[in-house]
Amino acid sequence: MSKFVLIDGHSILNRAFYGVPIFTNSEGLHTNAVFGFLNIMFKIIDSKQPDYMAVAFDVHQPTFRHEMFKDYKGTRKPMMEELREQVPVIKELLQKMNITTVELPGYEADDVIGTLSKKGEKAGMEVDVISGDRDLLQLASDHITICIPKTKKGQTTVEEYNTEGVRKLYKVTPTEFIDVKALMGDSSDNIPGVPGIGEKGATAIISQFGSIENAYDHADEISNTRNRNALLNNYEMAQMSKTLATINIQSPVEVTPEQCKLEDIYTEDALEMIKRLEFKSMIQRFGSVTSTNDCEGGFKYINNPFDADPIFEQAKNAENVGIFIYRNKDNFGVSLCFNNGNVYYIGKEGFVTEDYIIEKVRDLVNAKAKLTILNIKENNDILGNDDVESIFDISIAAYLLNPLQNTYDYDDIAREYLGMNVPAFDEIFPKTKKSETPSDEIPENILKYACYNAYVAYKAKDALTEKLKETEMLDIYNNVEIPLTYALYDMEQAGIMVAGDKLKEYGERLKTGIDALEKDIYAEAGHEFNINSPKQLGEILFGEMQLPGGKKTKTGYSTSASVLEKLEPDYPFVSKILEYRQLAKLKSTYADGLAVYIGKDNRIHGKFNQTITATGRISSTEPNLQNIPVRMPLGREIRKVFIPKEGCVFIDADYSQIELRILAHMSDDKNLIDAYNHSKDIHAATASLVFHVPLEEVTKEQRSNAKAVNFGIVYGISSFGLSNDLSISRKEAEQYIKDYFISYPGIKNYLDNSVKKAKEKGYSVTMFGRRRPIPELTSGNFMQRQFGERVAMNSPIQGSAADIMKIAMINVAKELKEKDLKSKIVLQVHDELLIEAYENEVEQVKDILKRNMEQAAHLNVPLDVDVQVGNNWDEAH
DNA sequence: ACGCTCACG
DNA sequence: ACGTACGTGAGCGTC
Repeated sequence: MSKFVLIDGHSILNRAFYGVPIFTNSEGLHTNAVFGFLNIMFKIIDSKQPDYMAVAFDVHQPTFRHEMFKDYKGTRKPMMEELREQVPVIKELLQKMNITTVELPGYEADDVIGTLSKKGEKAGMEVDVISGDRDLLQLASDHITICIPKTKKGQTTVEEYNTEGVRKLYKVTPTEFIDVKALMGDSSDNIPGVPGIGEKGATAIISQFGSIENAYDHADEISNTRNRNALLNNYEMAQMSKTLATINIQSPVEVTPEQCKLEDIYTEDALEMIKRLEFKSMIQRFGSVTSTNDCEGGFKYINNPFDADPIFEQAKNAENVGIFIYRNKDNFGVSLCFNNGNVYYIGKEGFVTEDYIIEKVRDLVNAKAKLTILNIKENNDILGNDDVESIFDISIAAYLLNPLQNTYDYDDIAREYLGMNVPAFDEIFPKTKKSETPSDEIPENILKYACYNAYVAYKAKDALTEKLKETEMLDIYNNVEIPLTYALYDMEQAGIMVAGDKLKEYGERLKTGIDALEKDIYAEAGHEFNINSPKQLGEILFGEMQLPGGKKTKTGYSTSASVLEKLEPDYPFVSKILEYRQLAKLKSTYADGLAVYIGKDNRIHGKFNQTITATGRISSTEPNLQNIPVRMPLGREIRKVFIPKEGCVFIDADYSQIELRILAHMSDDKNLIDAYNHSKDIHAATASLVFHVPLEEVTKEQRSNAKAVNFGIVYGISSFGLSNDLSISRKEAEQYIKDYFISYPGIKNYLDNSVKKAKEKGYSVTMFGRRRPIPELTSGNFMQRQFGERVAMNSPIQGSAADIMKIAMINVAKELKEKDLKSKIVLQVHDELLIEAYENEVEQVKDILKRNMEQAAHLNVPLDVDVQVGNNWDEAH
């Protein structure tokens, strides 16, 4: 079936304008919105592969009534000049790309889209409408999908709605959605709506009656009196709103869907213009015009040493060698791409054995060949390297440049930094899991996959290096992230020993407890049910048993611990559920969950990921060793099964309040710095200042409240969050915060400045120059923007702490190696390092840990590290 | 695939 | 008027 894509021009341009930092070309022409628009459009063309396409624009340039810009429609605040000047540019470019643009005097773009989409559907096309606006949802049908690109954490994801999608979200059909909108109104579209009826009321009424008219005729059946009266008193207003809200699907558009046939869009004219706009990363898309693709077809399969040897030799002296190591259970090979433009895949076959390939790769490493690879850590078993100078890691570079991406595969990097669309793993190996490419895989596919990987690595190195320089992150790349990769590799290799039999026993103990609780709970409830199902549990507690505390989540009742804890005093039976939950969690996630990862060496070799978090922390998976219980005694028991090997002990070192100390340093607040220099107990000192009591008279409660405030500050305080945490009123929480900022004026100043700077630049920065983009700061949504502000306050602090720990780890690992000690880092838990230390090395290791961790950074307050020794993780912590 | 819940810093 | 503390990962149930 043919695919017809319709783009809401102004809406997408507007989104692009706010989603892309403002910039100009060297002529001074603003181009950011055009750039963003093209990115979105290319993404759509790649993913939807449309046969037909058109872009609709509103005819009238917006009129300007107010100083401040709000949105692109003329009825509202005016469009910013920087955006307005880009409208003709994108139109011209689209024309040069032979893409149909449509505008109709007297009608809105919505009407054009509505009309064309329905015509397309009638002609048997599959229609996709691309818009940032929810208004268009009324057009959805079984063959018309409304696609709304969303920027989530800097990533654009697309929400798609057909009839079913709209029904799921709003509980009404797309046509009924018009009535919903008419009732609730939309200030941004100048639809008045019915005063007193909001989104909730509107959906309730329309899902019951189907239309405003029908609801009016049966007004006596509207159960909510407020809604009923609102409708009765404003019926005319509602009808007028409906007219305004309805998109005209019979506007006199002249072009037919068939005339929107998508021809070659990568024309000479368009390329010319792309060059003038200076969208360098997009030039490659027009490759077919300028030159043939310099990579595809240049893939060469090599299966004998006579051909392979000289290739490895050439690679030794090349300026840059993209390399990829392919392996699955039966295949093995290495692909290389360097100066001469060819990409070679040397695969295991005949005389080319696995050992031969490994030896040749090691030769390259030892010869200090300038290798570029997607991921050093995953390949270091073969690279066998700890020379941090010679190998470039493109995934780590890409992560530093934008830590918000979900993946850093070669295809992502090609798209982002080379403006190229290369086939991804899933496209080359359809419906195959990455970990297990089948042994009978077609050799051409392996060749293609391996060569694209090496090619992208080769190509991307310079682009990434350049960007790292531009963003002043080359230093943190070279001196923190890359050395860390090797430290993490060693840590993963080391693994941690776990007493499997003890873990099993622990699980059995939990099982006994769970069974008993289960019986009690069934007895109280009167029948059996799945306690693990929040849905069933909610229905039983709040439905059948009629406990107070109504709905909270979208899907039903909330049964979270915080809700249940409030019920506990009045309904002791609820504690059984809480206790059950606790035991069930411990059993499934930890007792049973960890057991499957214990290897033949009695150790767990978890993964420590370096390209996941937004702030720069590392993350832990398969299993997660960074969330092993510690707060509750029963959970803490698990830590006793983590043990050092024979002849070793554990040494645990953790930073004391590193984030607050960083806050003291970065804010340069005199009082907080003084508090750290004079008091051991920072929370008590804070309590004393905030509550105006002498230090000695601070009560336990005051101290713990002050502690909560301290945490809150680091998280980007909000009165709501604090009030929730402390179970106090928002008013009280507000007062606490006020008093806190009076006590520490430097902190207030610093946090305000963090937000201000982040808004100016679009990202926040740590002490060591690590950046985190915060796209939420420019969101039109108040809540999102507030989230962005909290992130702007928290990220530099959390991120700097992460940087410091990374530096410490590198230095600890380095000194252990230099001194030829056999002790090894086995775990990192954000502010804690666990070392498996040989008994005769204990004193030395303690010193190495404390010294390197405390000296990892020089702040204007001391960094304090607690070091403890024990025979299991619990004892050492 | 996604939401809920809960474990950690 | 609205719904929030920051950063993660895993297991489970539900769709």
